[in-house]
Amino acid sequence: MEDPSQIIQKLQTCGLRPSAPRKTLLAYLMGCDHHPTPYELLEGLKLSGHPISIATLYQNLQVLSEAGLIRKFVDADGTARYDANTSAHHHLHCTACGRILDLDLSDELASALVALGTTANWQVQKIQLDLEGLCERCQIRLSALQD
Amino acid sequence: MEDPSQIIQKLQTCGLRPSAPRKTLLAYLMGCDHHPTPYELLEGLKLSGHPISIATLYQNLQVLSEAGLIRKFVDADGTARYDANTSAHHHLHCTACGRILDLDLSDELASALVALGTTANWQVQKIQLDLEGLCERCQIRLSALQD
DNA sequence: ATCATTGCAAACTGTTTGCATCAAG
DNA sequence: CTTGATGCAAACAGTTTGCAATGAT
Repeated sequence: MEDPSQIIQKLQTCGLRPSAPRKTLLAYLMGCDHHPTPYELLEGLKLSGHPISIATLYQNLQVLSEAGLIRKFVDADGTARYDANTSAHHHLHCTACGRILDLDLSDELASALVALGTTANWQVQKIQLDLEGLCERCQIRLSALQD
Repeated sequence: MEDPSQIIQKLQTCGLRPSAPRKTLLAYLMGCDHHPTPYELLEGLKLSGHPISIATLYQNLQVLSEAGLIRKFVDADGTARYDANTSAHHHLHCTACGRILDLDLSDELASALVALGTTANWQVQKIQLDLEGLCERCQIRLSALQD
């Protein structure tokens, strides 16, 4: 969990009132190593002892996204997911356990991809990359099952 | 529009009855150069003079996807889209006009991306790449507006 | 004649909105 | 005290399902 005063400051810097639900939600997301769905957030916050209403949850996911404090993306199944890491834009997605890891792209690779668009006369502004497959754990787990 | 008898054959090869709605839907999708949403399909088929019910539409989008005759994907906004091109898996997405074009990836680039996962001990099965930006038309249109 | 497919209507999931209450500045 | 945020409940969009009627083999 993050330092409470830092959370408050982050919110105020963006011109947002540090209400209880907002602080809880932002702190929770910053302490997450995965990329929870709205439903997972609702349940997680409930379990953490700081439940918030579903309307407030959705309102704040939108507000915090617009403020740039969190990021929304849609996975290959069409499920909305959120994280507090606003830098990494790519993902490793395990098709077996559903885990989604952040992934960084080298500059060379990124420009090679941008070039793909340029040759089609497109001006590429954002690369969205999703590598789907099996994480280490699931590879081991599944190969063990085959024996 | 495709040859009607070819459409029928494609369906029968997959063990699907060539009912009127199925033939219309598959032919329509094969004649599409974009990637329509279910709603766009519903409207498009209505306009083409061969309306089908929404339940039948969704049922068949699923059946045809499972048969491998069409492909479903979810765009960055979370909207479901379908196309009859089952080979290309990558897209150029214009953020201004919403147009989505298919994109092919060179083998070198593809293996460079797979390697990214490998270094993280993942076994990559599918690369999903989405380049967002401005298409040629919209670049011209928008720069003209600025004058 | 049999069995898959259609299409209506109703159900369901995920998300948004109206609005009275409440809390932060 | 003023203004923005909460949270219930109701509305909404996209999708799925139950089921009687229909159409293909």
